[in-house]
Formats: sequence, C-alpha cells, structure tokens
Amino acid sequence: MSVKKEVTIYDLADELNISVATVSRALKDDPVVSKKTKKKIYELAEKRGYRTNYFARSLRKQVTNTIGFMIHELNSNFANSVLLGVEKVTTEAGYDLIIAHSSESYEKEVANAKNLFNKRVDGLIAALSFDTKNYDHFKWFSDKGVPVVFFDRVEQGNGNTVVVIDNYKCGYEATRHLIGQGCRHIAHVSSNLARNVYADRYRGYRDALRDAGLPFDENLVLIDNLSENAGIVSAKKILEMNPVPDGVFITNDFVAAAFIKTLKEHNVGVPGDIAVVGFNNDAIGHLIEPSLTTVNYPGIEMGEVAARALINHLKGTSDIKQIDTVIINSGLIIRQSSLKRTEL
Amino acid sequence: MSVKKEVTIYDLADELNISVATVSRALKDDPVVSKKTKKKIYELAEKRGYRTNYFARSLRKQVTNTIGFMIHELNSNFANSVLLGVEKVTTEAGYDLIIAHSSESYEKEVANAKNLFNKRVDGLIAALSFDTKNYDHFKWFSDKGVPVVFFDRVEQGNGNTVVVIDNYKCGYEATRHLIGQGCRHIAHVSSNLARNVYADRYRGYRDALRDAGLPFDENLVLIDNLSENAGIVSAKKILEMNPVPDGVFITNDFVAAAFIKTLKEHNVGVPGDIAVVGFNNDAIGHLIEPSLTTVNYPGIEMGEVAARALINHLKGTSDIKQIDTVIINSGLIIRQSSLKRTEL
DNA sequence: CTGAAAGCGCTAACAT
DNA sequence: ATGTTAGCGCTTTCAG
Repeated sequence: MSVKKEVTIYDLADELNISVATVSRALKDDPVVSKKTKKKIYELAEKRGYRTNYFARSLRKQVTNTIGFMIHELNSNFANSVLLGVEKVTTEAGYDLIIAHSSESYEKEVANAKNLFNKRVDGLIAALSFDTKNYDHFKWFSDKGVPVVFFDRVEQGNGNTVVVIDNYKCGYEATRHLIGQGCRHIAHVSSNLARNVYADRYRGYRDALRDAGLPFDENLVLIDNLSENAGIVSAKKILEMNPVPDGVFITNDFVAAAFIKTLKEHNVGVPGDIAVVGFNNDAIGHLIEPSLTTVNYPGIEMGEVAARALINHLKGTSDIKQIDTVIINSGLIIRQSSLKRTEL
Repeated sequence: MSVKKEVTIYDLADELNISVATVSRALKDDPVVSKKTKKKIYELAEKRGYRTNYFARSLRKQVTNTIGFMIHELNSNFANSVLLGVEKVTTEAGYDLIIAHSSESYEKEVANAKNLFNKRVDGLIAALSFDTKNYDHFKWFSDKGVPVVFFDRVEQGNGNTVVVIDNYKCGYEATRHLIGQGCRHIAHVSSNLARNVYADRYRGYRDALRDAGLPFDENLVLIDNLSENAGIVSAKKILEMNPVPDGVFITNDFVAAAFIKTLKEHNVGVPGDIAVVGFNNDAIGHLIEPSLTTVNYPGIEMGEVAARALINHLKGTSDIKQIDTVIINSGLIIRQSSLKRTEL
C-alpha cells in the first residue's frame, strides 16, 4: 500500500556502476551494448520494477506515440467495428489511441480536432460529422506535417488519403436488385446528401433507375437523420404515397428494421407489398423477420486498413502521400426482405 | 506544408521580455499574474500558435492525466454504452482515456493491465474478463496508490470500489414475472457462473422459484458463451426437453433474439408456448417480434458514475476508499415476449 | 563497447 | 507581481 519511489535508469545505473547511457541503450535493445551488460540490466530492471517513463521519452524524442481517432458517433455497430479494427492495429504497433467523437456536430468536431492537435497526436484517423461545413480544422495537422487518413465519410480530392467502400456501386446494385425483383416504384430513405456516402448511394440509386428505364421521382427520396424514429416516420410517409412504392432502399439497417416493423404494424407485407433493402449488415439484419437484405459494410477491415496505412507512413515503411483512395470490398447480401420473386 | 519549429514558453517569454515563470503562471491562469501581462501573453500565444507540451508537464508534475479503461470486449451495446458514459465524464474533466479490451481472455487482461501500468495511468476503470482467475494484476495499481474502480463484472469485497446493478434482484424479478405469467417450467440461459453478474442473476432465479414453491432443476440451466450461436443451440436443447419449458430467462438480449428466432423457425409460439425474458435492454429488443421483455441495464449511467467516482478521487473532491459499492438503478421492462396472460 | 553531458519544455520553490 | 533556477527521466551526440 505504501507508495514507493519510481525507479529510473539512474537508479539502475548507480546500482550496477555503469552509466545511464548504457542502461538507456540496453533498454532499447541497442546491438551496441554487450549481451552481458544487457542481461545484468534487464535482470535488475525486472527486480526493481522499473517502468519506462514515456513522458520523458516523448519529451526528448518529440514524438507522442499517440494516434487520434475522430468519429461522428460511437453508438452504431459500424462505428464500433471501425474502432475495433483501428484499435487492433494501433495497439499491435505500440501506439495509444485517443478517441474523440463529435455527436455529429461540426462544432464539437472542431473542438475535438483542436484538442487532438494540442495533444500532438502523431497521426489522425477521421470520419466527418453529419454537418461538417469546412475543413480548416484539418489544415492544422497538415500544416505541421501530421498525417491524416479519412475513412467512410470523407473529404475527397484534397490530397488526403481516404478509405471507403464503393458507395455508388452499392447504391446501384441495391436498386438494381429491387428492380430485378419487379419493383417499379422504388423509394430511397437516406441522410444528408452533402456527405459523400449518402450522395454516392443516391447517385447509384438514380442511375440504376435510369438504366432500367424507370422514372426518377424526387418525392420518393426521404432525407432524415437515420434515427430509429426516422424509420417509423418514413414508413408512415411512404404508406401515404400514391401509388404506394413497392420497394425501398434504406441506407441504414437500424432504420430499415424500424421501417419494416412499422409496415408490419400497418399490415403491409414485406417483401410482398414492399420489398426492402438496408445498408451496413448490422447483426440485427438476420434477427428480424423477414431477415434483411443489406449491403455488407466491413467496418473492421476499414479500420484496419486506415490504421495500417497511417502507421506504415509513421514508421516510414510507406508514404501515405502516394495513396489517394483505398476501396474496401463490399457487396449486397440478399435475404428475405427483398425477395418478391420466390424462385430462389 | 513546411514544418515549423514548435513554440515554447521560452519563445513567448523572450519576445515579451519577461520570464518563463510568468508565462507559465499566466497560462495556468494563476491569479498572481496581472491582467495586463496575462493579456499580452495570451495574445502572443495565440498569434504564435503556442501549444502546451503535455509531456513536459507530465514529466514535471508526475501525473499523466490519463485514465485506463479495461473491458472484456467492445462489440456489445452494453460495453459501448459504458464507454460512452466514461468517455463523456473523463473528457469533460480533461483526462485522456486509454482503452484496452481483453476479448474475454485472462491472459490479455493481464497484458493490458501491464501496459496501462507502464503507461502510468492516474486511475483505472475495469470490468473483468470471462475467465479471469486471480487479481494480482490489479495489485500493481493499488501498490502504487493508483485508484481502481470496477464496474459490472467485479471483484467484490476486497476494498475496491465497485459500480453494479442489483443482479440478484433483477434475476429474481425476471423469474417472478415469468411465474406470474403462469410459467411452471422455467429454464435459464446464462454464462460463466464464476462471474458475479451471472452468479447473482442465477441466485435470483433460484430464489424466485423457491419462493413460488417451484422445484429447481439444474438441467434447466444452460451455460454458454452468450454468442448468437448460443441462442440457437439453447433453443434446440430446450425443445428437446421433456417436458418442454414454458418460460426462459436469458441473460442477454442478443442471445434471446436468436433464441426466439430459432423457436419461431420450429413453429413454437412466443410467448404462447414459451415465454422469454432477456437482459440488457438492447435496441434490438423492440425491433424483433414479439418485442422482448428485458431488464434495463443502464450502461451509460454506469460508466458515468464509475468515471465520476474515480475523477473526484483524483481531484481530491472525495475519497474513493470510503465507497465500497454503488448500485445503479435497473428494472424489468415488460414487452410482448413474456406476456402469456393477455389481460394487459 | 561505454561514459559524460546537454537539453527536450515545463513547474514550483525560493528569492526579490 | 515577477524572476531565477533546479530538476522531472530520457535520448543522443561526442568523446574515449
């Protein structure tokens, strides 16, 4: 219970009658130190309960061994998957992670960026908030030469490295799938179209309609905040349309689940009356009824790839500046909620 | 793009022809510094883009302003809620958070503890892994006077502060509710009974049976790992029992959802044939059909309370040693999956 | 292969 | 109200 004094390399050096320089080198496993002295030092360090003082080291070396992770929220399956992937890679590489989430607020995002900047992270992995308007707060980092990797919700085409899925292709495929099931009035439930992810899926949706010779009707596009409530509201809106759509592409599984539940409460059949395709491949998708057709969105891989790119850059193994975009595999997972045609 | 030299308090002091001590004091908003000099200093700091060097400060002050968060996994609703609560409080208090998760492995838990110990966290918030056998790795902290707060899965009665819900009561109420619905053969699906949370719910289950004059049958207790697959396997096992149970208390909503789905696939009615009560109040509970009766498990509050206790201790506002246990409110949420009696 | 010593940027005791 | 200075523990250059 008594708090003992912290052991330093000076203590070790004194006790062994050698210099701190040698101890320091030995602790770094510098090959220049003889095996014999190393062994002595390791043993004593262990015995005395020596711990490296990372602050002294950081102060001296001018690196923090810390990576910042900025995300819009932390309460979704997807966000947590990414975090998991990032955490895995950074931990293995010996970096600490500082997590900052903005609750989808631009102001908080800026504040978080400032904080991480002041904390002097060695690198940054970031996804944008719902309503982020400009990107000045990321310039702080690039101005100091701190590398930034964006994932998922990204600012594209500014010389940044981004890690994404092909949202356009996914939107296109989801819609084409619904068309293939015989749907002719396909609605789209999405979120802020200023964000690349939603904009791209939306483009895919439109192009799939166009390519199938179906008219585009902007009244069939519902924009909301992807809350559970948005699913309920959208369902009600759609049931009041004339004609009622026979297919819906929703950019979020949770919203889709609430949507389907609401339809069922109104005795509307899924997929019979309305076929539904979600997005994200959340675990909820195969637990609800009917099971949900969705787009696989591999958060863990995304996190791993983003973190790996950043760390390789920091360690000098590769240069992030050379990488503009990394596209992660994704694809449609067909389940019951969209299968109007039973010839499966 | 050019990387400029970092500005220090010496630069500011030089430029203003004052001493670094004054600059340091001003930056801490020490009242002893005159308003006028403070203003000058603030302005110049802003102008020159000064950032505090936290490493120098930590080195000097011998505090890290960092809190460790140890958890068994990061992929559940509950875990993320706790993290959210902890993060909120620690961020507001100006502490960094280092997150370490053990994937339910004792070995990794020990490794994580070692890492956090070496990183010299000022305090620790921890939940135990599935198979943690002993607690020596927490002694490192107490030996150095680093405060530890346990939550949820805890080691009780060792002078530690723990934050929990009343698992016994919840288990009791869940079971009594099923009994009240007319169930007479009630199964229990749970996990490692060495962990307090499951052990306590199990005790509640047994006592509720006993108090209702129902026999306890250990064959009705299924222990698994709370994976989705565990729900499927348990359902199959239960359907093979003779007689088939008419009620099941499952200590996890996700497992319960998979369980119910499996029952439905076997054309077994819920709650008609088998009434089900889950645990955790995950969002999935009200999206599946029938909606799931469950026990509310307020992760965010738990995280907030744990973090607040720790930080108040660190700041000297209160003494954690005086607090043995904090019990967070929890309670049954009755939905359709358990309502055999329709007189709702 | 090892040692001496400077210095990373900050805080706080002591002095004025 | 402000200044001087030692020292937190480490890394690294330079010297041997």
